[in-house]
Amino acid sequence: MEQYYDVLRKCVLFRGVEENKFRNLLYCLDGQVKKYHEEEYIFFAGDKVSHVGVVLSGRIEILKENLAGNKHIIAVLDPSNMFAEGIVCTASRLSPVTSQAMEDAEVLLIPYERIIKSCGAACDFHISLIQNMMVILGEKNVSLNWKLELLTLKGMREKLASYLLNASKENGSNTFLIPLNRTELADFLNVSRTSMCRELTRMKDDGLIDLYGRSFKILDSERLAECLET
Amino acid sequence: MEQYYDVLRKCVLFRGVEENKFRNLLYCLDGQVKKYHEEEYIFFAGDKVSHVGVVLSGRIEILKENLAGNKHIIAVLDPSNMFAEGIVCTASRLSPVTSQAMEDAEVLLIPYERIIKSCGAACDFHISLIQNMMVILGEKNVSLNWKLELLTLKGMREKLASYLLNASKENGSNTFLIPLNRTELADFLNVSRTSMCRELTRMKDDGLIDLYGRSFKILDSERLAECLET
DNA sequence: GAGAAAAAGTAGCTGTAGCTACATATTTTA
DNA sequence: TAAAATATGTAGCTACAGCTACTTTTTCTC
Repeated sequence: MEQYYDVLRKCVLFRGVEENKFRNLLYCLDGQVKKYHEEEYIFFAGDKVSHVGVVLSGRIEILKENLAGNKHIIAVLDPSNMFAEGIVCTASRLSPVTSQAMEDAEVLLIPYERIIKSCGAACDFHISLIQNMMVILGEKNVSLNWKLELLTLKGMREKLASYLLNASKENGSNTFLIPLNRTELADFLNVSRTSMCRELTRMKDDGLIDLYGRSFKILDSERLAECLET
Repeated sequence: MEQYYDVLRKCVLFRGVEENKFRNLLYCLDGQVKKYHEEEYIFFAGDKVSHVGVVLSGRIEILKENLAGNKHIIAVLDPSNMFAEGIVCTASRLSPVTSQAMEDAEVLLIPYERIIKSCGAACDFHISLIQNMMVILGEKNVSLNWKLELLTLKGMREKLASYLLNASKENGSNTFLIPLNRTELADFLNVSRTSMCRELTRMKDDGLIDLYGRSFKILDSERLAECLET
C-alpha cells in the first residue's frame, strides 16, 4: 500500500490527516485495490454502489450511454480523483452513470460506511474525512454545473471556445495540451466529431486558435471570449 | 417560527431530529426568514454564498443567464427544498448559478458554519444534520445528472418524451400537471418555445400525448418510450 | 364585462449541425 | 518496414430547430 501514499495524499478526502496516522487510517478504512484493463467497466448505470473510488493510476471516464450506442463523457478522472462519492450518499445508491477505465488503471475502493461511521478505535481523523467528503461533494456539484453550462451553449463554436478558454485557464498558459482526442472531445461536448472538426478548422482559419493533435494555442483570447457573448 | 414547523419537518436536512428538540435546533442554527417578491433575485451567479436556503413558501428557480439574456432553468424548488448547499461546501463559495423567486416566497437562510460545527451547548442533533447534508448533496448530484441526461438528448421529441415520462412516473399517473408554463418548460429543456410548441402539437397529432395547458396525458407510453431509443 | 396584457400556438424561412462517404494521416503490430 | 488499424480531416446533402412575425387564446385588472 505504501507505493500509493503519494497519490492518496493528494486526494482531497485525506486532506488534513497527519502523515503518521496515514497507515492506520488506510487500514481502518478497509480499502481494496483493484486493477482494470483498458476499456474495462468499473460499474454500470443502474448498478447499486456502496464503495467510493479513488483513482491510483491510469484514467477513468464517467459516462452515459444511450440505447443507440451514443456515449457522452461526463468527466475524465486522473489519479488522486474520487468518484461515486455522490451516489453512495443517496438513499437508493443506484448509479445514474457508468464508469470505465480509459487505459489500464488501478482504483482504491473504500466502503462508504467506513468513512462516515467512526470506528471503535481511536480514529480521530474520521471527523476530517467527513468534512472532506462534504467539500468533495460540493466541488463535484460545481463541476457538474460547469458541465451543464457547456451543454447549454447553443453553438458549436461557443462550446469549443468555452472548453478551450477553460483549459487554457487551468493550464495557466495560452498553449496547452488537452487530455482528450477528437472523438473523446466530441463525446464530451456532446456533438458529432465531423461537425466539430469542421468548426475547429474554421476557428483556425479565422485566426482564433492554432492546433496540432492535442496541442492547442489560443491566438486571440479576446475574440475567442466574444464567442460566448452570444 | 412555529408556523413553519410543518414545512421544515419535511426538509431532508432535519430528518431524524426528534420533535421536542426542534425549537432548540432552530434557535441554535440561527436561521433568519427572508421574504422575496415575485421575480426578485436571492443571489446571483458569481456571488459569494455562506448561507444555505430552505424554501418555506412560494417557488424558487435555480438558473443561469448568459450575456445575450437567454436564461436556462436548472431546477425549480418547492417548499421544504434546500438550495445553495453545494456551493457553501466548496473552498471558494462562489455560486455558479443564480436563484430567483418565481412568485412571492419566503426562505429560511442558515449560516453553513452553524450546521457543520457543533456548538458548545448540548446539541446532539448536529451529527444528524451532517449526515443529512451528505444525503442532500448526494441527491442533488443525482438530480444534476438527470438534468444532464435531458440536455444531452439530441432531438426535441426525445427531450419532451424524457421529461414527460419522468413527470408521469413522479406523479404515479398517466395524467398529471406540470409545474411549468410553456416558456419555463422551454427554458428548462433549453430549447426555443416555438419549436417546442410545434413538436408538442406533432406529438399530439401522432397520438402519443394529449395536453391542455399544464395538464398532460400520456396516451401511448410504449411508443413515447421508444422515442428515447434513438 | 370590456379592454389590456400576457401566454400559447402557427407558418415560412434560414442556418447550422448531423450524417454518409470518403481521403489522408498517424499509430500499432506483426 | 510493410500492412493493418485507428485517428483525423473534408465535402455535399439533409433534417431539424431557431427565428421572426404573426394570430389566437387565456388571464389579469380596472
